[in-house]
Amino acid sequence: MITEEKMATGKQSKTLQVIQSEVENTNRIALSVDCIIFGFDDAKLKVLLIRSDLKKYAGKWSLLGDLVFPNEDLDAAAYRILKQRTGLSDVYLEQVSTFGTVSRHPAGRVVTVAYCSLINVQHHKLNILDNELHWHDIKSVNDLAFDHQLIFDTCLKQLQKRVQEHPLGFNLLPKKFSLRDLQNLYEAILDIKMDRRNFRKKFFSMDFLVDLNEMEQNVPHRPGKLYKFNYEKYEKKKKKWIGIDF
Amino acid sequence: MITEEKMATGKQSKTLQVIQSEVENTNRIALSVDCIIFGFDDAKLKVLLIRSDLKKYAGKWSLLGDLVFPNEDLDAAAYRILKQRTGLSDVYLEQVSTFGTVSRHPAGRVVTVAYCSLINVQHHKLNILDNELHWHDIKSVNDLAFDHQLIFDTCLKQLQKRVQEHPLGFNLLPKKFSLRDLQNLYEAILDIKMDRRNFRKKFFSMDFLVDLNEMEQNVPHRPGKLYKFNYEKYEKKKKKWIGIDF
DNA sequence: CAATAATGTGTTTAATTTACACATTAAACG
DNA sequence: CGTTTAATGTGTAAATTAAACACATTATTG
Repeated sequence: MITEEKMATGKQSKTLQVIQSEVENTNRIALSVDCIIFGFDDAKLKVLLIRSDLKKYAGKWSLLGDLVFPNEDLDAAAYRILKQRTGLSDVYLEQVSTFGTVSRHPAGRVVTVAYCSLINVQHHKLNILDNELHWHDIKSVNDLAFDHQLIFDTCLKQLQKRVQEHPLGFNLLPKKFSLRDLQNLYEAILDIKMDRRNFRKKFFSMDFLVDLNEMEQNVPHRPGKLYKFNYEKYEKKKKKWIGIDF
Repeated sequence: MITEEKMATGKQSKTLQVIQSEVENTNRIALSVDCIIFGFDDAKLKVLLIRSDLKKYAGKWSLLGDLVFPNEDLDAAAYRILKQRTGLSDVYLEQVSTFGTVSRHPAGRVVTVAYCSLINVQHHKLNILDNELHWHDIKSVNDLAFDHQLIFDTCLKQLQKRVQEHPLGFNLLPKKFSLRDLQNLYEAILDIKMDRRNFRKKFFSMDFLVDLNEMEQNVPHRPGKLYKFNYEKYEKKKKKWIGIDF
């Protein structure tokens, strides 16, 4: 321990010139963004994948990604890549984590920043004529190309956590939805079953749902009421939780 | 909307050669790690800062950081930089977020990955003879160099959140601590006051504290019992919370 | 028009969190 | 040496929240 401590210098004594030299020459690395695009359809949580075009990963699916340009903000790159792939720009997008093992990409050193996006499959019908781009039920996602399985697993876990803390899920639903839709969404994301009556009570007590006085159409059972989410009310009332929950 | 959708291609049609060319030539960016090193001393949460050596930020404090080598795993770089600055390697370290605006660093394009580390100031006395490296009470941290204020704020918020979900705080305490120490820690991190009796009850009910049958020494009041944390018990019992908490 | 399978609305019970009161112990001080 | 002081240590009652559960209502199906 003592020896280790003696090794510590703390000091950052590089001049701007030295740093500039390092930044411009020897120490540069390719940086990419990978988008984990979640959707919700047919009461199932889906993720958008593309077939890998590298021989090494022939037949495998991968996330949608691309390199970040040197003159481009990281977040801007995420939006650009998302738009290139889906045509959409007005969607929820959030940085999740950065993956940087040396040998994660066969083309050389590429560090990648994962961004999670939630899109509404109903509103945002993609023109997926191309068979190489496809929505996958998250339950059947395995053995992705590169380290994309790790990235996907990380993002799914983060989504599961975040959706319990913030009303993210509404980004995956149409503007008008029934309580059954909402519960199906939570059950699909969290992979659990919930009590219908307590679920309903919970959301009503939060008072973020607006009754639209409309009913479901063309359902093979008694139609449920339709609601929309009140974002303004949420912004005002959102909870800053304090407590210890190990 | 339709026009946007028509722009979307989805396809990633680059060959390995094209990607390799991009990775090796035009699209490389300097990547750095910045360490946010938290400590707990004198009932206050502290962060380790170094004085910036760039003229642009003369007199300002900054986080400890350095460039990632092209042949170095990202996590390994974080551990290396932490060790260079503090001499320590057996500490809690966690990636927090990546910051990548184009003009965040005066030496050129540098994307930085923030890592948060929690160290025990008692066990890990750094040889901070150098006046340029200093522990700062988090309440007095403002106007850091670069975008380090943003990075620091982000890490502090994440710590506040994480410490309520997992027993991270124990990394900041000595192996033996009193319940008062533990409560001071939580109050310092969360910047709140808690009821002493309910705090005690909460931690005892979790059953992760081991009574060492020792008492505090040299305190100017009735000595409290000393405890240690039982990590094994935590691993077995840790809660997978399911619920909706907006 | 009866059977079915949903929606919609409770109540009751258990668990958890919050608020609060009092006895105990060691140090400090005259 | 005894009193004051300022902590620690233990508990109890109320309030809130979460969990378990029952039944009426409505539209569709056959």
